[in-house]
Amino acid sequence: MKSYGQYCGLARAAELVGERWSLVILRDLLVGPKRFNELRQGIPGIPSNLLTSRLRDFEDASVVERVLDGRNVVYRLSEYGQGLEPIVVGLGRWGARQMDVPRENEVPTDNSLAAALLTARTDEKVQAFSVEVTAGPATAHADVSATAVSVATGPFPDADLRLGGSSLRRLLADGDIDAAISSGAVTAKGPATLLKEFTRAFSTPLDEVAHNLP
Amino acid sequence: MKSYGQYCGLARAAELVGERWSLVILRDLLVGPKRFNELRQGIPGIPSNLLTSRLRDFEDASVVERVLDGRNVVYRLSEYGQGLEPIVVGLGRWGARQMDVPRENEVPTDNSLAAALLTARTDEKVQAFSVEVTAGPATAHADVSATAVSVATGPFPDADLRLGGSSLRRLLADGDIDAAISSGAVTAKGPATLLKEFTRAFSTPLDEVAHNLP
DNA sequence: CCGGATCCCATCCGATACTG
DNA sequence: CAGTATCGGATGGGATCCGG
Repeated sequence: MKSYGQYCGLARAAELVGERWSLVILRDLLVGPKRFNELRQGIPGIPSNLLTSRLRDFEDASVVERVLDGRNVVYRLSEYGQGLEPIVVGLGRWGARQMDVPRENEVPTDNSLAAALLTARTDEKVQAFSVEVTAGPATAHADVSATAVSVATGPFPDADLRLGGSSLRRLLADGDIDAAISSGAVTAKGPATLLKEFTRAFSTPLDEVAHNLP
Repeated sequence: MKSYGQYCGLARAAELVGERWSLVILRDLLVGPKRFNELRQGIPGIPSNLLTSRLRDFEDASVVERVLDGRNVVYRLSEYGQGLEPIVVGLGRWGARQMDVPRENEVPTDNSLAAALLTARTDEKVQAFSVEVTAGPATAHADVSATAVSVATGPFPDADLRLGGSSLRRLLADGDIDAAISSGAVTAKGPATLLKEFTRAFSTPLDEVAHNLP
C-alpha cells in the first residue's frame, strides 16, 4: 500500500479503498461477515493472493477483523469499517447511473444483488414482508420489518414475495411495477399489495444524482 | 480502465474512483475547476501521463468536462461529477480518523487544506467572516457568509481571521481553541469572537466515525 | 474442502525526457 | 502550458501447489 504523500484524510482513505478490488470486497463485507472462500467465490475474477493482501491491509488499518467462528475463519467489518457504509452505499447509487445496460460478460452476483437492495433501501415505513430477488444467476433476499431491514445473499424459500427478471434495476429506478411486469421485464409472484410495499421500501431514483450522462 | 465484470453500481463506480490518484484528483476538482498544471502542482508526485489518463477516463465517463476558459484549458466537474461531493467529503472525514500523526515526508497541500475546510463545514449559521488558514507549506482560505461558504486555495490578504500551526487538524477535531492556542499548537490573529465562530462553522468531530482504532 | 502461498507473465505505474 | 514518449520496476492476473 503506497502513500500519496499528503497529510489529508481523503488521501489516507484513498490508500485503503483506492486499490483494485478494495471497494468490491468492502461492499460484500457490508452485507455481512464472510469466509475467505465465500468472498473469493462471490467476487469472480479476484486472484486469491490479492484477496489475502487486501484483507491484510484492512486488518492492519483496523477496518476488518479476522475472527474465528467455530472452527472457521471469518472476516467482518470493525466498527470503524462500518463507518464506510454510507460511502459505499452512496457510491453504489452514484455508479448505478452508469448501469444503463450490462456490458459483455458482465453479470450480477449474489453479493452485488444484496448490496443493490441495501443501496436501494428507502427507510420508509412499510408493512412487514420478506422478498426473494433473482437476477440471472444471482439470488438475494430481504426481510423487512416495521423497525429494520435485513438483507442477505442466496434464496429464501419462505419469502412472501418473489421477484425476478433481467431488468430489476429499472424497476428499482422507476418504481413503475405495472409497466415492468406487463412488459415482461420483471416477473413477480406474491400478493399485489406487497409489490407496492416493495417499491416503497426499495427504490433508487436515478435523477437524485445528475442528469447529463452520455 | 478495467471492468470488474459485475453488473453493479458500486463496481462501475469503483472502476472510476478505484484507480490510483483518481480520488485525489476528484478532491481537488471539488474545490473548483483547475488547469492541467494546477492539478499537477497541487498533487505532488503524480506523473503527468497518469494525470492525462485519469482526466480522459473521467471525461469519457462524463464526470469531468474539459472546457476553454479564455485561451486556457480548464477541467471541471460535470453536474454528474458533483454528485460525488458527499462521497468524497465522507471519505475525507472517515480517513481523518487515521491522521493521528503525519508520516515521514507527508505534507499538507493547498488543495488538501481547502478540502479539509470543505469537509469540516458544519452548515451551522454563523456571523459572516473570512479566514486564511496556513499549515506548513500550505495555505487556503474560506469566506463564510450568512447563506454560503466558499473555499479556495492560496492566501487571502484581507482575511478577518488568520490561523496557522502544525495541529490544525486537532483544532478541527476538538474545537478547543483555547487549549490549542495556549499549547502553542495553533496561532491565531484576529478578534476572539471570530475564533469562536470559526470553530462553530468548521469542525470534524472524529467520534462521528467509529472508535476502535489501533 | 479451507485458507491461503508461490510462481510466472502481462499490465500498470513512476520518473524523466521531450515536444507542439 | 499542456500534454507525449519511453523504459525499468512494481503490481495485478491466473494457474498451481501446499499444509491443516
